[in-house]
Amino acid sequence: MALRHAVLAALLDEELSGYQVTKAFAAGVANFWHALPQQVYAELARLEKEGLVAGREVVQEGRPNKRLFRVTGEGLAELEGFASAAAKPAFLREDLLVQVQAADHLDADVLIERLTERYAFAEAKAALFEEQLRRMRGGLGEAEFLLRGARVGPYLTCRRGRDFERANRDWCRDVMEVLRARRAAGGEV
Amino acid sequence: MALRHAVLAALLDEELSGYQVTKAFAAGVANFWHALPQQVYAELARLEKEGLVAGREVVQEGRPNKRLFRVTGEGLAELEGFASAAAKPAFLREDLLVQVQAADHLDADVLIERLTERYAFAEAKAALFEEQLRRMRGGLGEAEFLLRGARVGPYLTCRRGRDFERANRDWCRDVMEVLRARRAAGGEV
DNA sequence: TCCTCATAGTCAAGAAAGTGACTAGTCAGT
DNA sequence: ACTGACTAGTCACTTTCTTGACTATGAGGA
Repeated sequence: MALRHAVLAALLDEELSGYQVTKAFAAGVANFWHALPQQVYAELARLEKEGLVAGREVVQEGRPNKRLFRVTGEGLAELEGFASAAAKPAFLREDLLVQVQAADHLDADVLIERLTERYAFAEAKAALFEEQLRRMRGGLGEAEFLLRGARVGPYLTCRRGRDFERANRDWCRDVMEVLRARRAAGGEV
Repeated sequence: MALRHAVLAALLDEELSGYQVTKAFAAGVANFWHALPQQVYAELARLEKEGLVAGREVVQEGRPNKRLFRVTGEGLAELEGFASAAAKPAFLREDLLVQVQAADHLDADVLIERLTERYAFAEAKAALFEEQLRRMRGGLGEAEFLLRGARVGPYLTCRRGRDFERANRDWCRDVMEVLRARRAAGGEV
């Protein structure tokens, strides 16, 4: 009961095809969730069967036809119900954290490789989010946009995504620094 | 192939019973993963069958006997293999993010309730992590501990947990501020 | 004495998420 | 003429996670 609400939330502001939702959930853009095409299509089918979204066929020339989905009244009610119940807090579940947890028993060079990769990934993702935020703000300053802009929801979640990746990046940097310093100090002994 | 490595990492520094691992993975202490008892016991059974951990029966008086597990050579090799492969980066997967994503279509008061709850939770969890960090440092200053302390791995992951919850707390605070300001500004119009 | 909490663990079943492979058409380049 | 990338979507299968039980024993408090 989680992806379903994420899909509903994604469809709130615009009518999208399954493929577009898929895109939104894939690599770059997913600021608050992630899912593969198969999962998205399956969820959309279920949501349509339950009447929470409505699809309409759009005939296209030069490319396959598509089905655009929008959220129904029941769909919105479902989201309201979801928001009125306590959200269960998430925890960090990163492979890299497990690897660093075992740092004292593993080769530092190998870990530094992993941290370097993650650092670059976080940096790239943060930049991507930043770019998205800029687009959403349009010409407005951030304070102005947050006060009077239409649709601040996606903006606020995107900002969380950016800050999350920045924090990941900084953590990777700090951990690498510690590992290097300890190696140097170990050499002293 | 993820919980198994988390369990292995947890057993690296000390011999623990399934129950103790369970505790470590439950609510408070899990700085890098979370799992229910059933999963932990199932994983331990699998790990033992594959020879990655070794268990020994400890007869106790006044309470049920227990089995203490330690990581074998193969277990450590498995972890090394795990660390040498690229870690897949995690993304945020919080119900609350989905709820805020839909903020423009939902009742602000309801959302503020959720945010208040999450704020308190994050604050409490961050304090818990902070306390754990203090204990791990012992008498040493942080810089000194990071350079010369034994077992910095758990310390570094715990620090990530603390910073994650602090970021969650700050984000909740900011989002609430935005929602309140917009409501006030909406009243103006 | 009863109640609850902590220790120590297990079973069964289901929902949710992830993996791999596959169809089928269009367009831009080489 | 061929290759690769993009649009649009589907089938089958597996792993992982979660829910909800249930068994024991002992200690401490009302």
